[in-house]
Amino acid sequence: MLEQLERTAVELAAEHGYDAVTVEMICEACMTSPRTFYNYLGSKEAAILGPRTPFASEEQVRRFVHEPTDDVLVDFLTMVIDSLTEVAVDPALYRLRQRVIYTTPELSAKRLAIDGEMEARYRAVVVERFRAAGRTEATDAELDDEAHMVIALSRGVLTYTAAKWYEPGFDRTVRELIENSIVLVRRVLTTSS
Amino acid sequence: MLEQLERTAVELAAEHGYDAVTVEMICEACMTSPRTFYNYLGSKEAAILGPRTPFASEEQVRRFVHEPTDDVLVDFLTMVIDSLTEVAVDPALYRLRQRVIYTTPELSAKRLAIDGEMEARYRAVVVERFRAAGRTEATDAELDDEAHMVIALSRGVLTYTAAKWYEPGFDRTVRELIENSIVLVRRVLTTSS
DNA sequence: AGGCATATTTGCAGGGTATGCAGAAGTGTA
DNA sequence: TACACTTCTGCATACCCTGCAAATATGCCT
Repeated sequence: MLEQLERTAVELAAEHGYDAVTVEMICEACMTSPRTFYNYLGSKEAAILGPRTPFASEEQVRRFVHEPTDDVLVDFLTMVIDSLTEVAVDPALYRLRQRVIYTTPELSAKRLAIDGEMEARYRAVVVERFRAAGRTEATDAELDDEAHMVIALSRGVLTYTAAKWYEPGFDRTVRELIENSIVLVRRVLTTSS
Repeated sequence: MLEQLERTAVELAAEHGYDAVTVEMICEACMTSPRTFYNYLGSKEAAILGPRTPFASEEQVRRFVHEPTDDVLVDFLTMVIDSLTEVAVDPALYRLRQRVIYTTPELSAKRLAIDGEMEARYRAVVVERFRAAGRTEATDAELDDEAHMVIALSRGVLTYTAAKWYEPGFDRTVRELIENSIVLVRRVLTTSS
C-alpha cells in the first residue's frame, strides 16, 4: 500500500505537476482514503521525496577515515556518492522521483534541507579522519572548521553534479561526472582569471 | 502597513517560533484583517523572508567582469557579499529576520531556493568575465561549466559563512569571515589528508 | 464456524494557509 | 453633497494536515 501510494503520487506529480495533484486524487487512484494516506506518509511532500537519503554505511565511513588518499574532497565525495547510488530499488521510479523533485523548487528546497541535517554527522567523520591521519598540530576548532568547509564544498560539487545528472542529454556515469567535477574544482581554484 | 506587518511577523516568530505564530495573530497585533495580510504579503513565509535578496548592481558586475584579480572565486564572493551587505535598512530587524530564517529549516530551505534562482544570471556574468579576460581557447560549453562550478563552490562558501555568521559568539566582520573562508578552501584543496 | 484480540483503515471535526470575488469603508475632488 | 477611486474587509471555498474514536479487516484459538 505504502509503495503504491508513493508510486502513484510520483507518477501523477510527474504528469500534472506537484501543485496540481491533490492528496485526494492520489487516494482515488489507489482506492483508499486520504486519512490512510496521511497515516502512511505524513504529508504530500513525503510521498514524493520518498525515504530519507541514507547516511554512509559503517564500512564506507571506515574506509574514508582509515584509507585516505591525498585528497579529502575526492574521498569524501566518493563516499557520499557511493552511499547514494547503493539505494537502487526501482530505477525508473527513482529517476522519475528525482525529476519531479528537481523540477519543483519547493521540493528541491525541502530535500536540500533534509540532506543538510546529515552534515553535522559527516563533519564529525571528516574530523575523525583528520585525527586518524595524525593532524595533531591543529586544535579541535581548527579541524572542525576545516571539516565544515569540506562539507560545504562538497555540497557545491554535489549540487553541480545533480544539475548535470538531470540535464536532458545525460549519458555519462555518476563517477565520471564526479571526476569531471573535481577536475573543474581544481581548475577554478588554480588557474587565474 | 506592509512594513508593520512584516516587522510584527518577524518579531512574533522570533519569540514564539515560526510554526506557533498564525497569520491571525499577526493581524490582531496589527489591528488588521487576515485578508489584508495576504493582499500585501501573499504568504506567511514571505512576511518572514522579506524582500528578495538583490542581484549585484550594474557597477558591481562591471567591476567583477572588467577588473579581475587572479582569483575568480574571491572576486565573485566579494561581489555577492557586497551586494548583500548593501541592503542596510533596519539592521536590528534584518538580523532578527536572519535568525528566524536560519533557525527554521523550512525557511532556510525556501531562502536557498529563492537565492538559487539567481544562479543562472550569475553564471552568465562569470562567463562574461572569462571572455573579457581573453579565454578564447575554451568552448562556450567549457566556460559555462567552469562558471557553473564557480557558482557551486561559492554557494558552499556562502553556506559556511552564513553558519559562522549566525553562531552565538559572532564578533568578526563579514569580510573577515569570507577571507577566512577562502584560506580554508585553499587549505582543504591543497594540503593532503 | 464462532468468538476474540489486534492491527489497519476510515470518517469526522477542526485548525491552519491561501485565493477569488464582491461589497464596504475610506480618500480626494468637483 | 455627489462621484470616482483606492484600500480594506468578509465570505465562501479549496487544500493540507492532525487528533480522536469508531468501523473494518486480519489472524488465531477453541
